[in-house]
Amino acid sequence: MARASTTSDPFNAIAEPRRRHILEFIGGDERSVTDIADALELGQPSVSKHLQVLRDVGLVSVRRDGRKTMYRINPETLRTIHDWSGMFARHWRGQLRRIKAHAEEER
Amino acid sequence: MARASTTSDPFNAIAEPRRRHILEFIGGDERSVTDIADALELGQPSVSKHLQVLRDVGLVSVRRDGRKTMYRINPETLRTIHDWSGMFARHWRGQLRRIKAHAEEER
DNA sequence: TTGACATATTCTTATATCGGAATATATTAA
DNA sequence: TTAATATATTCCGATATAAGAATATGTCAA
Repeated sequence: MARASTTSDPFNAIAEPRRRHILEFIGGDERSVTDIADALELGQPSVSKHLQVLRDVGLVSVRRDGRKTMYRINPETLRTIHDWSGMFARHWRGQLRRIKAHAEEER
Repeated sequence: MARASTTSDPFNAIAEPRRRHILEFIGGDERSVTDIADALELGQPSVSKHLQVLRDVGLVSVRRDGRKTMYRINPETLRTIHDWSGMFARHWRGQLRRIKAHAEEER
């Protein structure tokens, strides 16, 4: 059997380096397909397809603006990845410090 | 061209759900191949292969113990993923709160 | 309406992967 | 040494991708 479909979850979606670059480029802004293709020196069809994948897993949201299609990051979905990798945080920080930090965050 | 090799970086490695499950199961402990295969109900060869991928990208470290091969998580590598996804943190928390938290962490 | 611009989709080709079976390689115990 | 245990590796078939070219679709401007 082959690997799970790339469109099925955010972890698969960010496995592709160009898709991470696209997310990095978009950052906190709103960008069109052409903006991205120009900046990252990728073909337009390629960018469109990557954006479609990112959209399918909820990593970006879309807004039509005339002829342009503007993409924006959906932070909530990225947070799931951050949270997952954060589960291991206590193994790289001291346990005590972690608990303390958590307690402070609750306040 | 096909996607980049799965063994090339941690992002690719954790794209596979079973590999995430393996990491979750190992957690802060040290586990043998059989431990993992039994717990996650996977075939031994399958587990060995997944562990090899995780090892190639530095997500786990190995220690031979008699007939057993014990695996342990390498938190540093997981941290790179946490840090990457954390770059977008300021988009889901308020910018100010982020800066404040960061400043506090410096102390 | 027609032309130009912006994006999406389809098709093809080359590769990457996964799981499972079978087999090979260690390492300990008798 | 030989058997048993624990892992790793190889080979296979089925599927998933990714890029690029060509084409389709959508939208505005004249």
